[in-house]
Amino acid sequence: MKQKSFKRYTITAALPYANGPLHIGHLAGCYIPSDIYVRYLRSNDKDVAFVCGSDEHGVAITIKARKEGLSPQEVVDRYHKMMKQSFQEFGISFDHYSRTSAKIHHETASEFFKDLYEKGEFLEQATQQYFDEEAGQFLADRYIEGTCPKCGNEGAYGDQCEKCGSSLSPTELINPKSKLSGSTPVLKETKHWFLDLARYTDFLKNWILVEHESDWKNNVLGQCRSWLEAGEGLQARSMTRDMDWGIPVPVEGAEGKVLYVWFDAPIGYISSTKEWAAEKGIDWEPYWKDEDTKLVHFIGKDNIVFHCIIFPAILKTHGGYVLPENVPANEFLNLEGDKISTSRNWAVWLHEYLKEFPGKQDVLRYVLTANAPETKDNDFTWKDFQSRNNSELVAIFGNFVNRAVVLTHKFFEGNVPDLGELQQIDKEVLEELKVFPEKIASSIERYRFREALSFVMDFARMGNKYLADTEPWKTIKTDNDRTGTVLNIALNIAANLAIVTEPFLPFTSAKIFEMFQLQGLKWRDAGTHDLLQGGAKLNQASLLFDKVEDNVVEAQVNKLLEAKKQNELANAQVAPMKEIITYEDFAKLDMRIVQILAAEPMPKSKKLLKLTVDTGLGKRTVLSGVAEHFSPEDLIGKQVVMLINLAPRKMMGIDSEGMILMAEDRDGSLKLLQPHQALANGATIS
RNA sequence: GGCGAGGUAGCUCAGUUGGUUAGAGCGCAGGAUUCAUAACCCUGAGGUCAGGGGUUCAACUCCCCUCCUCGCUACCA
Repeated sequence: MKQKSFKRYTITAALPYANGPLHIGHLAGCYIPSDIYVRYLRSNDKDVAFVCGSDEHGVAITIKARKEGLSPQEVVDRYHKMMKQSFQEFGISFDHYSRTSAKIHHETASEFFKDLYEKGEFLEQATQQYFDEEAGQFLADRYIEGTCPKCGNEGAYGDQCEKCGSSLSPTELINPKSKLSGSTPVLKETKHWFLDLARYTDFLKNWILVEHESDWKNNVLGQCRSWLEAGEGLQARSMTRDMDWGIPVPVEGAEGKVLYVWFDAPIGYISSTKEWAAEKGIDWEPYWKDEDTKLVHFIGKDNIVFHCIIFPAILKTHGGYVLPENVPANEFLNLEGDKISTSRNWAVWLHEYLKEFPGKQDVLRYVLTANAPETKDNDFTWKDFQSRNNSELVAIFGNFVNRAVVLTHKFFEGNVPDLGELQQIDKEVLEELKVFPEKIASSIERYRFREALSFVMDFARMGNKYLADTEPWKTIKTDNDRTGTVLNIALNIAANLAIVTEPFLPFTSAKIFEMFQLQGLKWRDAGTHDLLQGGAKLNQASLLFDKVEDNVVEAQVNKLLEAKKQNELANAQVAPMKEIITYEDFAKLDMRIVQILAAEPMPKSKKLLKLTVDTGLGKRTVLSGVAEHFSPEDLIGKQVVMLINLAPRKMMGIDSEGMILMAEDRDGSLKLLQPHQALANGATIS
């Protein structure tokens, strides 16, 4: 790892997308870790710019707006306001929180595009895209609906069929319809600007896989390797879109086009820094251009390719900018065993948590840090939330601070007693007191926040043990000075805790400082035992944490289950009827009862089973995409319905001669269609 | 199937370049204690480190194969 000292730090947290509120996945993924890191840097008097902002462009926003009958601006205004407020209440200490619809951002992103354009970095390519003649505009993939060529689902989108999961290109759709006007779109030529990423392959490989081999996280390196070394390498990516929501492409002949949201979003970090610097009356440039600046991007794993490949390529090409020193991406957080989903309402929403658990910001910060998905996907459960609150925050941390303060009030009227003669045990504890802040710091600097937090808890444990070993409640009966020494040390441990918890639990840290009437203590003060000196006056003890009772946790779990139920109801809508057909149309279908004689997995396929069926007219081979629903044994011997006059189709080198019919349940599972009594193979259906 | 990330105690996870007897927290079982939100403190039980092979004096760690989970990707008539 490069050992380099930096003059200033630019820390970014992924711009949250302004199409929904924030949830615990966002927090655990990047906002809490970045905030810890930044608070730690500030506590060390570092020069830091911690910037973020709402990501407000992209097709998803326009779709959401259309759905709700609002303008895109109204949608992003709503979520921008909401997210900004939630972050603030939750204690994420951005120096500046901007938004990509801001004027300064439009200017910055345009400047970047123009710079690359003038350097001739873009490949201009004309492609055929669907155009809605009624609405007079090109259609984003998501704005085109049609029949999926693979599964026949009529509601497939231009980029993907949500029913069978295949990713599509709009031109593959059968019967494409514009979601804007409902008319049939026509193919029309349009020009786009592509960033030729393949040209950066060597540079990126060296920079990431060689230079940062030992200081970047494993999961990040792996993802990058996957992109850089996969089959055909890096593909050129279009940096422009045919749309009217976004930043207009600032070159001639680009009317009706905007910058691709992923081109402009990372530049949002720069815009946010500019806005912040302007408000502060300082120069923004050193924060992005000075070699002595350490740039760190905190993101979730879904953003790795943009922050490690595309954005660095853009910065490098533009020139004059520093590249990130590290991109400590986290994996994903699940909730009660299921993937968090905004659209399925399976989430713990930050704005709801803040309302339902007032004053408990630190509890959530603690739980999400202690169980952060630093190396692999993790699971958040309310039971774990309760257990960590009750047996760690309350029982270990809160209890220790409370004991020290209560004892001081009881025995010394709330005045910090003098430090007397030190015994062996005191010396040992003071030695450890010195070491803990260093250990915690080292973990934070290596982005190992859960480890750092566990050291914080060990520190508090040490405090409890010290009290148990020295038993001041006994010595007070015989030895006032000894008792005073012990409490002086205990209180100083607590004061140290206030310093080292500040990055993790800022609200709690402030409460302790308030109780001790201390202020302005920084990281460099940690490790010493004269933060509180004899004679100092303490405020009344107040509990740092409350127990979380069973009923509270049950209520949250029930709330989630209720959301799940509502969601199932919402999804329970039966597919709409297809268009009316004639009897002749129907009569063309030759459906029969057939028997599955043999079934075996298709080699090299996850989804296909190779079936041998007796159609009554002879044996046939059918490939069926049901391997994820049935094992071969489930099918062998069964009589089922089959469409036998479907044109054969070659898949993976084998002809599939027909199609087994299945019914799909609400949850996407498949069920066989079987006659209620056995009958002759080949029996017709009409 | 390809690429990537994981698989370590009942649960959640550490284990840094191979080096004694594989660790922590929670949970559990005992004990001690009463200053503290029945909290703290001590002790203990509990692991074929997914499985198999190999390299080595020595493998959780390196190599090969297999299985399982997750992400991207291909096949779903």
